[in-house]
Amino acid sequence: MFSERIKELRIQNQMPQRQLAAALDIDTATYCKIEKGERKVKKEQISVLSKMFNVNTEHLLILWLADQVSDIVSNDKRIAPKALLLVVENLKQNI
Amino acid sequence: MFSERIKELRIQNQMPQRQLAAALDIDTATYCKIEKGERKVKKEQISVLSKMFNVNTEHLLILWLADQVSDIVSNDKRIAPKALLLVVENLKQNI
DNA sequence: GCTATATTTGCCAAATAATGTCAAGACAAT
DNA sequence: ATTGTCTTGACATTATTTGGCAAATATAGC
Repeated sequence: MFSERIKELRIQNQMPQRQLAAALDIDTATYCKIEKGERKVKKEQISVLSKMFNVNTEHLLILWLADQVSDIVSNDKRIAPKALLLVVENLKQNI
Repeated sequence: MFSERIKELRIQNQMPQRQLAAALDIDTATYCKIEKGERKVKKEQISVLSKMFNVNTEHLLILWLADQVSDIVSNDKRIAPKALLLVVENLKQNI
């Protein structure tokens, strides 16, 4: 989700990975892995990327969160929806 | 969620923490922390607990998953629902 | 009160996971 | 073939998690 999206955005903007790696202050190898989903960006780095691509930070943050959640539930696809809806319900309460 | 539930179950069954700690092969202090939500049980241990309490493993697993997910989204309550529903949608596709 | 048992807490060491870099390889495009 | 870009794997470093121990605090039962 997140990784596919930032790759998409990077291509659209015709930027080399090197440029984004520099913006994030990491090695190009690391950035490459981020784009492949083998590494996660830190939350703080999301806003940097959104600036580089000139998109809404929230948009990327949602994808980022979704990835984290997917990682957790991916081994329990069958019951995952129940757990997720449970969390959604809980969020409604605790606001 | 998970922690409250197993405490509930333990009280209902009138078991001391010591007994469950033994079943899980961990220190009572550690078990105490699990019940307080300061530690997570391993996935494998969930089935042990469900046997001890004589409840459906799936029931506990759902609560356990929900906890993991909550941990991740708790700092982004406002946008969390969007991320969670996105994951649910994705799960529907990939089966 | 006193004793025994149960639960909780803080701190430490070991285990595990996450992160980043380097060096080398693959892949285009020219 | 050379240049620039992207990818991969091994490795070191760092952060996080985990469990145990010991001490502290509760909770009963007498």
